[in-house]
Amino acid sequence: MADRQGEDDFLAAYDPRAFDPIAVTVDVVALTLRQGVLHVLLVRRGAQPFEGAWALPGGFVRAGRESLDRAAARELAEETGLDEERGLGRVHLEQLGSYGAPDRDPRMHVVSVAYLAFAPDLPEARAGSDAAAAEWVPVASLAPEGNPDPAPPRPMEQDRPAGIHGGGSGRRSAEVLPSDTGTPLAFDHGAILADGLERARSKIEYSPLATAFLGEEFTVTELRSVYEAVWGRTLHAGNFHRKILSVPGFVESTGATAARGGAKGGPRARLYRAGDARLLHPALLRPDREESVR
Amino acid sequence: MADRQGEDDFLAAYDPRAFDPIAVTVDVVALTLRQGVLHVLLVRRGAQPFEGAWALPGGFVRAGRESLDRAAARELAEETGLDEERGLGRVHLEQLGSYGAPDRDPRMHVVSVAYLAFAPDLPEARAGSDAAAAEWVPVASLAPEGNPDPAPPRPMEQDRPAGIHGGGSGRRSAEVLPSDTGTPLAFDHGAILADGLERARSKIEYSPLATAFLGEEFTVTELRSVYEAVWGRTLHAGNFHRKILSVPGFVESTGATAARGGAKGGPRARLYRAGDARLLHPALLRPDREESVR
DNA sequence: TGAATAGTGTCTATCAGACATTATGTC
DNA sequence: GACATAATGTCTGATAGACACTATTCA
Repeated sequence: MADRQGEDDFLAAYDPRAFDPIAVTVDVVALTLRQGVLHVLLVRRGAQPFEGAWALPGGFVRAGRESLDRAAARELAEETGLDEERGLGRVHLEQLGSYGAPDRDPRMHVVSVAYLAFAPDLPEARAGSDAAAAEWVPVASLAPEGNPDPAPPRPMEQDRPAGIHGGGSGRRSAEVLPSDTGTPLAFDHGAILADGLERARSKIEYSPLATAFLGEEFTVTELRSVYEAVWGRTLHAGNFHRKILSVPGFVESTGATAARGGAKGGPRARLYRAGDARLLHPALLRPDREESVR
Repeated sequence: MADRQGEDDFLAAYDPRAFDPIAVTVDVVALTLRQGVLHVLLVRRGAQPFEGAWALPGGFVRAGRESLDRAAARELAEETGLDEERGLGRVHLEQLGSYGAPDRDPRMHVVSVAYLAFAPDLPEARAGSDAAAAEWVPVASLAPEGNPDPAPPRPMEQDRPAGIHGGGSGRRSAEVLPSDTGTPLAFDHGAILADGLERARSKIEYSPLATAFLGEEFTVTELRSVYEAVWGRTLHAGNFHRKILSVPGFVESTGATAARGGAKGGPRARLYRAGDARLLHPALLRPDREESVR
């Protein structure tokens, strides 16, 4: 910031319109679980360029008026229908990284600060002011990554009576998924999404943020389904159970049990809430990381 | 990026000077080891604001002409005296995060994309075009963090004949350290530095990048001194030795041994170079992480 | 010769993963 | 009653940390 710039830049700093501008936007990779399947929030662009293409929700940072974090929260709120006080408070939002190739936007040099959000199952998205549509899209329909052992979709809170979980309408995302066409995302949003997914996979290893995908109270099986959906791997139920309960501060028991057992029988699971740990120690490492080491 | 913005913003995108601008800069947290002590590259500001204060090296991104990564490499090269081809090639440079509070620069809204660099011992810094000075400063003189078990400075390559290591003049950083005054850094650079240090401490747990602080060939003891300097902890020499050699792809033997033993005796250490691993598995976790978990 | 250092060996507690088992529900 | 599920127990191999020990080199 203006330390070390040449004389021209120095003057420019006091006459901000005198130099070629760079626009600053925020884009949000918002992830959630719906019926045990990882979804990402996308909007359909209503204007050129990339009109009609799917893109990450985002927009310009309001110069001089908001921080990057607040801009990201604002953009996310506009597409999810949550106000920034209620509802959005339970969404985890963290900075992912910045993307600033000069030609990433055909109009001008745009630096985008990308954010990553973990959300519990939210009501259906609604398009913001000028987007043609907003939709939660299954990540698997977009990212053709080789998931070695894709976890089958798991039933989630529909196994439990309504009311234990937070919000979450039962409405499914569009029957015909918007991106089954395989259309790539606008701009470099495909790369941003890929980075966000990798960050998410890594983040839940070392932090308790997998609970951010769930309601206030959840069962161990529901927590496991988060890991399975994000990692795309099935996990051993028994070992997972023992392991997460042994991590100090990850989850704490509420003392209550689910109102009923599984859909096809079984005992009623105990309910937990997120603990006070900010880091998991020991961590829950993804199985078979050796493959991606080199 | 321009998906979802209102009509005003949309038009503004085609007339870039029509809206309040946000300047984009890059700032670099460049770390190196000198005589076994972690140093950060700082410049003394030659102009207002914060004239005379120490700051991270950085400057404006050239709109439409360079990516963020290239801007960071350029700024780093200007202060280190390395050209971007030779020398800088052995420096690890990664994005750290972006800082965009509206009031972080008193002149205007400036979004800074911070980078983190790991460098082998480099020649003395030289001030760039308009900075009053550039200096490698011991991190400990700036960051009053409670290091529970500060590792004593270790002799490094001066124990070995010149020529085995890469560059690195023997000149010491200023006898009177520039920031012994305890002056805080300009802007929010103190916070950026703190984030960079934490990233560095975490990074060497899971990646082999500790080797980026060393020359092409190094001994296990030198590698250990990197961990001790970055973590601020002494490590058990024997366990460290066995552990890093057991991590596949971390280091590979050159077959050679150091020309002479330690300064005060001892056998000649075997020499290693960086291996082909991109991730350490298993990781080298910092001891006693439990304290910082909550 | 003394001391410091490189490198290896040993022991123990802990942990991950595979698998088994019991209890408890639903259909 | 059949079956699925929650939760716990058992076993084994791998690993981290503490510590001991030997060999090698310099002052």
